[in-house]
Amino acid sequence: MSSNFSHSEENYIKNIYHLQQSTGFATTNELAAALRSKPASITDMLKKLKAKKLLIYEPYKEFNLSPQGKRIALGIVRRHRLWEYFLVEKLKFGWDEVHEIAEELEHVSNKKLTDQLDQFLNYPRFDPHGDPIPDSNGKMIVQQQMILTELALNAPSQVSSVGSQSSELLELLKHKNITIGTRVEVKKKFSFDRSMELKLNNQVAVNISEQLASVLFVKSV
Amino acid sequence: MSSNFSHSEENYIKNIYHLQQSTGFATTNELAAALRSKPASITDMLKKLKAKKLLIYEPYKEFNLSPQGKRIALGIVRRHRLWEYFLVEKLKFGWDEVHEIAEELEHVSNKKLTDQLDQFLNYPRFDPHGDPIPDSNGKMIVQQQMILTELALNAPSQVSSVGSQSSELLELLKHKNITIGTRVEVKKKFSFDRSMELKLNNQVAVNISEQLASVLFVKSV
DNA sequence: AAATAAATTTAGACAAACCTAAAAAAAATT
DNA sequence: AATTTTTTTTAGGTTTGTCTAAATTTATTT
Ligand SMILES: [Mn+2]
Ligand SMILES: [Mn+2]
Ligand SMILES: [Mn+2]
Ligand SMILES: [Mn+2]
Repeated sequence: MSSNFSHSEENYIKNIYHLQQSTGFATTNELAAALRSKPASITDMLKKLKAKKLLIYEPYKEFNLSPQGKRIALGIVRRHRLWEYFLVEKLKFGWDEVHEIAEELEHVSNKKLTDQLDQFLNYPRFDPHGDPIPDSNGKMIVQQQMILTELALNAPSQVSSVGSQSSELLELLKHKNITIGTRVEVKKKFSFDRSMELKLNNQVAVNISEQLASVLFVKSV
Repeated sequence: MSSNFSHSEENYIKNIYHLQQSTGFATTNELAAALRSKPASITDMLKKLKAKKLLIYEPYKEFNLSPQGKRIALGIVRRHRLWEYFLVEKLKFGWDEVHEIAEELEHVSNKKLTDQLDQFLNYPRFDPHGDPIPDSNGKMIVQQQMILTELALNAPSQVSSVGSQSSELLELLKHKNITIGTRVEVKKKFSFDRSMELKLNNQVAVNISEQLASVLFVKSV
């Protein structure tokens, strides 16, 4: 009755989920890049996941998780984000240190453990990077947010999440004193390099690169 | 510099450690029984652990962990027991439910994670089963304790640990209201079946079987 | 419509971790 | 001391998950 998947299978499932969240579907090459493995390895696993009815896949085509596969993905995402929240809130880790550890903890799958942890943490709805945490039924809040590059001039908004967990990004944000919840207004956009000047928390003015702006999600306030 | 071991290697190392703690050394058959695998598989792994300098082993002989192997074992035991403590104290699990989960969590090996968890828990010195938790240097309290079967009549003592993590044992102890710290005096020993009558917490009288007495460790008070 | 480039799959290997059955060594009995 | 039993190892397989190199399919250009 109770299904059990290997670490490897779970990492594939989760990454397919993230890919199809951002582009609607997943492809062999993109998944290989995400998992830092090779396309041939991906094809092997796609066959296994299809055989287990977790994946909708035909050779040479793009692929998507089946409803069952998506249910499993949401469980993994739930565990990952709950542990990240735990590490930051209870163990006092920085938000740039928790992703790798959660990458391991997410594979300890025991329903009671996850649900008790959730309760212990007081049912947090967002992880330290601003991403929503699925509840025990896989439901989560969908934020309407936009990429900072698309935000209109002088529109009051705040950072709602970041589009990458890389410690390089998080280090840069720490340096610039930008975190989830920081108030942002775009004061000027420079067409030369598409960098922009921001006002942070209605006070400081900073300049950020296009690369940075393109991984910052904001919502209007 | 930083070594990394597979789940399987870690389970072998930890179980060799426990065997040599109780009998001074480990053997192929005993380890196979402990790991619920087959002797041939054990031999395979012994060669690998020897090649990695974690094990002192010659074919057909008993074996022991090298100092390095023991250091690693203590790290695994530390994580296992800290997580058990966390599960009972923070997530409100029963002491009979935590062993299996800790069996997984112990493999998430990140020094900062373990040390921060230790601090968060306030540096507990014993796990829920009364076993000592190694500190970050691998040091732990050695309790002088004896098996209940060897305790003299009317000697005031208390339960200090249990010699098995089986949920069957823990269920029985829960039923008899015996837990770590319970005061115990042996009032009578029956030679017919070597069962014994106990006084618990200076109040209740209960009868326990030899099998049960032989997995209860006590220390005098 | 051909030719070229890119994406994907297949073929064939390999390492890790397990297994069964058979052989060898060590220990216990007679 | 010889025989029997027990313990351990070896030989030879299997599964999972990975890889490289070659082949195939699909997409893009010319
Ligand atoms: Mn992971
Ligand atoms: Mn996150
Ligand atoms: Mn384990
Ligand atoms: Mn324990």
